[in-house]
Amino acid sequence: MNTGIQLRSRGLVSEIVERLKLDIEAGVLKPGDKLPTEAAIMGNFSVSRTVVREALSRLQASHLVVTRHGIGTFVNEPLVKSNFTINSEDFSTLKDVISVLELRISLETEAAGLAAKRRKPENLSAMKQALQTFKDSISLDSDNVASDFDFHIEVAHATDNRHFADLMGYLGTMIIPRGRITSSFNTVAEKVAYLHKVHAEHESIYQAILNHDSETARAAMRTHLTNSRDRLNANASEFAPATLP
Amino acid sequence: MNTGIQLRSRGLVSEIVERLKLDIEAGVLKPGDKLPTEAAIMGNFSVSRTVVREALSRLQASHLVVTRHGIGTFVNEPLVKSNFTINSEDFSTLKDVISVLELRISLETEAAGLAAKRRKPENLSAMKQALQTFKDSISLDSDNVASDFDFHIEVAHATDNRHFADLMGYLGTMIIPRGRITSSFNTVAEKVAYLHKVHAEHESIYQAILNHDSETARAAMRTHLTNSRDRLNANASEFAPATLP
DNA sequence: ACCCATTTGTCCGTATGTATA
DNA sequence: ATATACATACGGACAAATGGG
Repeated sequence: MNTGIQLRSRGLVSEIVERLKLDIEAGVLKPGDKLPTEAAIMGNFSVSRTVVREALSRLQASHLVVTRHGIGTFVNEPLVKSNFTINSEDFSTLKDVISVLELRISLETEAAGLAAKRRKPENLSAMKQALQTFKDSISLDSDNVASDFDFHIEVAHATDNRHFADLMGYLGTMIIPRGRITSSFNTVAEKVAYLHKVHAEHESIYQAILNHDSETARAAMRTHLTNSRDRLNANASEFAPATLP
Repeated sequence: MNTGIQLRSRGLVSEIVERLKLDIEAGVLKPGDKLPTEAAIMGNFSVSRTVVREALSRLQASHLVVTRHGIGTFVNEPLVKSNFTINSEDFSTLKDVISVLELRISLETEAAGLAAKRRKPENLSAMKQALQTFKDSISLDSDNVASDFDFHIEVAHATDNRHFADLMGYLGTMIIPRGRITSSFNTVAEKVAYLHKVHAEHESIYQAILNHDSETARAAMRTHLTNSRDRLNANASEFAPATLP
């Protein structure tokens, strides 16, 4: 019999995880402090050992605590990350995906603008190549996500600033494996039409870069990615993770 | 009663985790494949449900598998754990510093635009605070680089998109330790005048964000950072790499 | 060196709820 | 609507590590 009050979160485990997490973040439990024993937590929350152990197990997975056999569980030092990382768990909700897309909008509009100023012949041919591969992939119904991203990568390369290409490359490893977001089409014709639209948008970005027209390139890229975002939002219904606002 | 032979690993859970891990790495179980049901694993290894679930739980934690309620557990794509990094050697030449500055221009103009749309009262007060600290640092001749960057970080926070703040934070760790670029002034008066100009630029960014004026905020941020870049270029002759405070 | 209490680690069996096909 | 398979939770038992007396 559990007299505990259910928090918003589903499940006793999540509840305990959240409370402990709060205590740690609020500083009630500081790094090095010992958490209550499993038995004590069992008592405090009126739950079974299984629940407590599962909760501690999750806190361990997120490196918030360490457990020493026979001694107890202790709060870890908050680990500082010395690099920019987006972890995969932060990719589960629509909001997460849009967050990354916003970052891309930021990066890529500027990249397109710089590319228009600095593109060299080899950049243009690489972009042209990616464009062609994408176009072919439409009729062949082969993988279009990769060649889509290739085009964007080539634009980043054309900035002549390695950081743009590096960051885009990193974001690509996050985005490509998923990518089955665009697979929510009612009909094949609908999908083909969409891909042609994407191709047309790529073409206008390419043209602006070709013409050394920085402002137009910027605008075209922004339009392209904003359209992606809108499409994501439109398909929000079919994208149902466990979120409740 | 468990007739299973103990592998060298201690515990049934570790044993099962290791065997499944081997199967996945050896390609016996390929990405997308369905693992045996929990009941089947119980039978295969002659263990209880608890053990099986604990094992699967660990495999999930290391992102090797994903389990879908009511369906089964499936092997995940091997996720490549890369990340975005700028190494310190890439900070030696003027071109390198400008490359990073270009990345900041890209990030921060968009961040300012988003901040103008989404800023909350607490963002405004945090920005105001940073502004004040920077202003004070001018007359006190104390560290102005930190509070300068603080302001930019607060703008990133106000986007309500953690990736902007994260990336800026990372760039900050790259930039702050160096940063003695502003030390190439002929006179103190010249330096003070420059810092006042920076402060004024910050103020106009703040005003635009306060007024929910996205476009102006963008423009103001771009002007601010472009000025920094121009200043860098102007001082190119005096630029000495790897200088310390 | 030894024992012992404490605390975590491992394992089992069972019951009930929920998502999917 | 039923069967399957996973999700969650409980309680009990014993093993293993640690630290104090």
